[in-house]
Amino acid sequence: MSEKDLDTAGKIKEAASQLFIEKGFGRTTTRDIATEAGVNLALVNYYFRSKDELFSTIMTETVQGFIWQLRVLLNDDKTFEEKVELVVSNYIDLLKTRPDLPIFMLSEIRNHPEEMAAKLGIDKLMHEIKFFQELAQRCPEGVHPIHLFMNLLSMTVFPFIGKPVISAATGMNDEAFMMMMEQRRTLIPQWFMSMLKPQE
Amino acid sequence: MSEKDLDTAGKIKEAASQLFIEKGFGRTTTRDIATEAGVNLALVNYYFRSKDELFSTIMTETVQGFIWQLRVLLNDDKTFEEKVELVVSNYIDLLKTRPDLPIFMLSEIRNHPEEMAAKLGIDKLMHEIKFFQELAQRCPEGVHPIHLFMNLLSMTVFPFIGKPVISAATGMNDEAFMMMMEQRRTLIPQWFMSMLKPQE
DNA sequence: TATATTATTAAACATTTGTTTAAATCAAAT
DNA sequence: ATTTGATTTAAACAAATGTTTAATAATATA
Repeated sequence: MSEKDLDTAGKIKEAASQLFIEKGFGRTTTRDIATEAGVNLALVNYYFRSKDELFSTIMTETVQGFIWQLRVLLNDDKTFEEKVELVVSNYIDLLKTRPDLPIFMLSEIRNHPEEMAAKLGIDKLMHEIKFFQELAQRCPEGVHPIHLFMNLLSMTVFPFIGKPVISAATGMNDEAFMMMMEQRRTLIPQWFMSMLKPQE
Repeated sequence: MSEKDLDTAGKIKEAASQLFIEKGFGRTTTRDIATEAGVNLALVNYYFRSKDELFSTIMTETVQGFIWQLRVLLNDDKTFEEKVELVVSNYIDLLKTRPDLPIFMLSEIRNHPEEMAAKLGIDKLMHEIKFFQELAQRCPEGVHPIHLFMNLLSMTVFPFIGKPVISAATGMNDEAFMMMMEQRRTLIPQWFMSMLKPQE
């Protein structure tokens, strides 16, 4: 597919990324990776010192990609409401194509806590981005803006995480699930904006 | 601790459950389990045929416990609003003591899809429980009740799942996070009820 | 008590898996 | 063309891990 124009290290990274996301770190073997990349086994350790370091590299790049994307998304010249819609729509688009991403990231962050946090530089994210300041101003009295941002992410991301359970509990098939997520594309921003209005 | 009054199979199950939840299936070894249970290695395979079967047993019991709990919680003689508060409060209590539970369940459900769904009997859950019927009646026109139930679960469970990221992004410590979740105990029901009012 | 069943143990087995080694191949520079 | 260095390969190593075995101890049964 898109393997052709990548060098060996790139092939390995792409194959490893796909496998890590699909099966998790523990269930992905170096031989899987080499085979999927169409490359000799020893090259995995030749280009990346170890399986752990390969994982760390991929994880860092993935998360940094996320943050970078969020940064540009929230700092352009749209209105507040448009930014809300953008965040929701953007993550729904992403997760429709890569539904395993959140579980992978969250569970592997738990398994490799040392790799994260510090290396990410997300600790200052809240302060740099204008969106959060706008959000803080619009928050009802006594409600910390982080609550609202949590809600926005929750309502968007969680359905993808819980999809297996939700599908089983409701009898939805994949198509029905996707239609539901399309509805949420407009519903979530409405719910979110209504949370900003003072509770009566 | 509570090991004393358990038979060997019980010790193994308790140790395995703790380790599976804490480290996931892949990173938990049968030797870990035997050691933690204070029991000979071979007994793991003696009482449960294999590591997979041990996992399957624990997983099934855990999920069935969840469903059973949800069932009794939602079918008593409380008002609708009280039930909403009960669900939120109940899961917050649970997740405060076992924050790894959702990631474990959701990621392992993904890794052992065959074990789940059919065995769980959650497919009929939506239809049996009165709460969902009440919810359906209160839903605004054109909004499927599953959306609202998703939101309720999302806003309650997701913060625990995303805690590492959220903490890193905001600089919260554990205490601050717990205080935030205490606030959500009352906030989430308010947000939820406001979603049921027709959008203007 | 004698016997049969169950439970436990130490040891070994077989496979998997991350990693390394040493030789072979290729590419570029002198 | 030769040399130098990077890249690739097949093979092997060493450790970890799920599982089994065969012997021993404990418990119930007759």
